Amino acid sequence: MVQYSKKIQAVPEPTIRRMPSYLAFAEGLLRKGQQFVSSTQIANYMNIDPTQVTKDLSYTTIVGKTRVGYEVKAIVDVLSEFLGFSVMDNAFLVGAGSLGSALLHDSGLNHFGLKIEAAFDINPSTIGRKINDVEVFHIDQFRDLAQELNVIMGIITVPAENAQTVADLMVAWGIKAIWNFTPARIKVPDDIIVQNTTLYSNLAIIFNKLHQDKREE
Amino acid sequence: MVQYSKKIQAVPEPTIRRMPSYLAFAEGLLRKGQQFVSSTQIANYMNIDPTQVTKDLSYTTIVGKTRVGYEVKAIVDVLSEFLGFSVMDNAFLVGAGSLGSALLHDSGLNHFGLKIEAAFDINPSTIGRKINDVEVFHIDQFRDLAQELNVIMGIITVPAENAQTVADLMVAWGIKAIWNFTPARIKVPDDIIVQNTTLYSNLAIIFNKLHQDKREE
DNA sequence: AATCAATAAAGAAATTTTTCTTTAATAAAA
DNA sequence: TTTTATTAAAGAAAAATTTCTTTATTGATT
Repeated sequence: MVQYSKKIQAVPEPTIRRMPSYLAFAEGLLRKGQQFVSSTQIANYMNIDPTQVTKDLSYTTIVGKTRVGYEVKAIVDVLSEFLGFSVMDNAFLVGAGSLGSALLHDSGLNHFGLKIEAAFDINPSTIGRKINDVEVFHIDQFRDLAQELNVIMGIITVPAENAQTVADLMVAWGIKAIWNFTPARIKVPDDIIVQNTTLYSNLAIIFNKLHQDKREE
Repeated sequence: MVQYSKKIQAVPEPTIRRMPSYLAFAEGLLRKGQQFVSSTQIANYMNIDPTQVTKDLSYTTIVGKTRVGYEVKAIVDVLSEFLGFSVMDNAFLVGAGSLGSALLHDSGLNHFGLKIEAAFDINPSTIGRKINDVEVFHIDQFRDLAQELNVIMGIITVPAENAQTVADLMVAWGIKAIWNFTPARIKVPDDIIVQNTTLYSNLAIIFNKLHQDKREE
């Protein structure tokens, strides 16, 4: 009887997951000067069924032309807009270790609408330093800076055992969404959006397929 | 009529994806000395339905006891084994930039059965250096080293535009699985396992939920 | 100009995944 | 000792997602 996740979701999550790849592909074609692209081409690139592509794109305002395909520029424009990549959202990152640094260096996040305004840590040797032009502050300065900047997302890249503490802090100063890179699951109020991104799930999938192959041999 | 992905898969992929979290949770309980855990507890931690947990665990040899739950130690042992985390597989990493470094620093990969034996790059300033005890070689030394070491997985952390080149190289010296961290989709023979891990899909999901919230207000 | 082939789109069907329901077991409480 | 409440397990039902089928359109070919 209890609802574990409110799914008043018009667009299926698998669709949302595929869309950034469509976008990246279309951006590449645009650079190469290709004007139109068919669902077959996209599907071939993605290794999926062509009707999947048309279904996915049908959730947007993009319309294709029979015998021609979709306008590449339209895909780029509409999809960026649709995915929320064309407005810049501000984020704070907590945990300026190796993974945190990697995210700070990733220009793709900027390109896709996420600006990391500041980073936080408790390690004195990193505090005060700049990583790819983003300053690292002590975690205690968190609250004050959050007031100044319009930050809606918190990124957690601390060790798993500190994830909940950081999450609580983020919730306390009114963050709307949390991107959790630790394997730990965090408890937050219902209205806070949490996205868990854990590498080990991907590793498990690879191993599963590898062993499946072994079984078949 | 064409098969886009052979799914002779007994265990659903969503299940495989959740399992590493069950494992991590159980490991935590084990450290705390808890002997049994119920599906309700696990479900509560994961924010999912309890029957989902029992279904997932039913794919393994783990059996629970009514009114008691599952033995924590059994979950840890069986799940590690089941997910392929208890045998060490060797990997090469190509692209020792910030993301590559982050992976090299991640002890979790070691813990979950993946040993990165060597890293490769073309940047002269990183070649010869050691990142967390893993040596960085020039990409040309790839083939020779692959002969020596029993490496079955290749990890791609180069810029997207070089992904295909690296993938081709990996296929050429007989890698079985490729873990692709670039947004680019790579073309490889059917028998090679490819796992794409792209951050931007997660970003898209967060943005989608954020905007959905806005729509509801 | 007529035919052919490639394509988008819409809807139906199939498949997969999740959630619900029932049953049986058993620890804890009365 | 009996009752109650909690739990795993199995199967049914529901929901979500993917794939298949049909139709209509239109550029390219003959």
